[in-house]
Amino acid sequence: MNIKEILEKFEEGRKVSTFGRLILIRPHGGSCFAHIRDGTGKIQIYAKRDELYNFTQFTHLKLGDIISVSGRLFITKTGERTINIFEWQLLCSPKKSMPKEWYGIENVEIRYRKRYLDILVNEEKKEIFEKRTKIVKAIRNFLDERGFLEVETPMMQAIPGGAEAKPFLTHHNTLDFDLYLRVAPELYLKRLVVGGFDRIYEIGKNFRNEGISTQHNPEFTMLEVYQAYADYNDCMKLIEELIFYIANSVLGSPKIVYCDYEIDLTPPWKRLSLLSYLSCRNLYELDKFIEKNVPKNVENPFNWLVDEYLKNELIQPVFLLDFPSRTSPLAKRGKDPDFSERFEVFIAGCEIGNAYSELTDPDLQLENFKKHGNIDYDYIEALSYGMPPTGGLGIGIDRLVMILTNQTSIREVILFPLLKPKFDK
RNA sequence: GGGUCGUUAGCUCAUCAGGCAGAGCACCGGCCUUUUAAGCCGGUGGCGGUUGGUUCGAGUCCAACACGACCCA
Repeated sequence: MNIKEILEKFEEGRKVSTFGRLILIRPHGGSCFAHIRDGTGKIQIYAKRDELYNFTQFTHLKLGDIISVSGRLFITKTGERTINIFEWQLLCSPKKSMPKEWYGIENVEIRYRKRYLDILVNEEKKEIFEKRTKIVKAIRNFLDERGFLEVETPMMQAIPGGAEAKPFLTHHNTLDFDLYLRVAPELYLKRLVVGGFDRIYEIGKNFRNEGISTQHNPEFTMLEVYQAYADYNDCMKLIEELIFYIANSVLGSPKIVYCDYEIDLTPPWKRLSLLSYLSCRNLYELDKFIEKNVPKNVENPFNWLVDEYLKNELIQPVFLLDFPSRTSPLAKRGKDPDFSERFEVFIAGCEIGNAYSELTDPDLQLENFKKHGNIDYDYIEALSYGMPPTGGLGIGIDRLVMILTNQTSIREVILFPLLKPKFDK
């Protein structure tokens, strides 16, 4: 029986056997208390010299030793559920001494490089990753219930597409040609929509050969969803319902705390038009505004603008609308063709998703490809067979997990974040 | 890429002003038969991130480098 089962079905006098790692031991001469822990929980064990033939060896166990025990359940006078053991065996004795659990491991570099120690010793860090798994599972439940089909598309692509990002390059030896690790699955998923998969999604890694920060890891996990006969308004509804569902099923409440913010994820979320917020009527006026207010040397004026002017509007969940078409080559143009039917989702000031009505016109798509570099003619051909109007969305799973677990660094929600290799003896 | 900070025992941290490298826990030995980070007595444990420099003397001051954290571009 595992420890959780023992505690749940606790019955004084009952005989049990279990396993675990020794996390605390307190010998008292002729008696000895200890705690062991397995993947499900921890429990106190108790041994007496009179009742245990190898008692002395027991009191010499070290923290971190892995043992099996058999004994009878009882409750101590301080009320703790305990196993009074009459038999035990050493299963594994670590060569290296364990970090003391009480202090945990604080050194972030050790925590990231030797994550096994982090989750072994820092229980609250382990819980973050358990929550991450539950969140991903909740996403699958939600989408499966609504008739979406989970698919897998290539991570190695000859033409990297679906996002403007620098790819990682690799090479296939026997076929002798270069491949890229995908920066996004988008173009493959949309091929599938052409093929008649009306509701699909993929959860998987993307790879972007760019900077590292508290919000960026070179490999990260993304959810992409495509729904035929839908548009970006449907995407908004889907996203707010999805995240509301996750918060309820994983955290038990739509209200979360992130840093100093109290955030309510209950739909409907605010739709915020950038244009009307800045009192602009069209792209010309927006460009004027940028020219006047955004410093010349910034790399991405649009992002700078959002960051500088809208920071406080992006704390509660919000859909930010009005993205210029020229920066959205895969999105359908809106009533004003200078802007796309596109939005980004922000929670707690963090961009966690991006969505649009898909551009389905092969000629317009080819034009856009020509302006933006890589031309994927195979994808153009796919569109030429006719794609239904489709809404597509992407959500950064790592960032979503950060927000739902109140973490300020993406490295806290990725088991093995990318670090420079360090070779020590 | 720029700035700030960090790197000392297995872990968490001290070492003010440059003078034999310290504590708690862990580990080893002893005492203690219902403890809760048990307690008491004793002990082992260090290439002070790396490489240079200044100095009679450097963990400490200076420089370069490595790795990391945070902020900025």
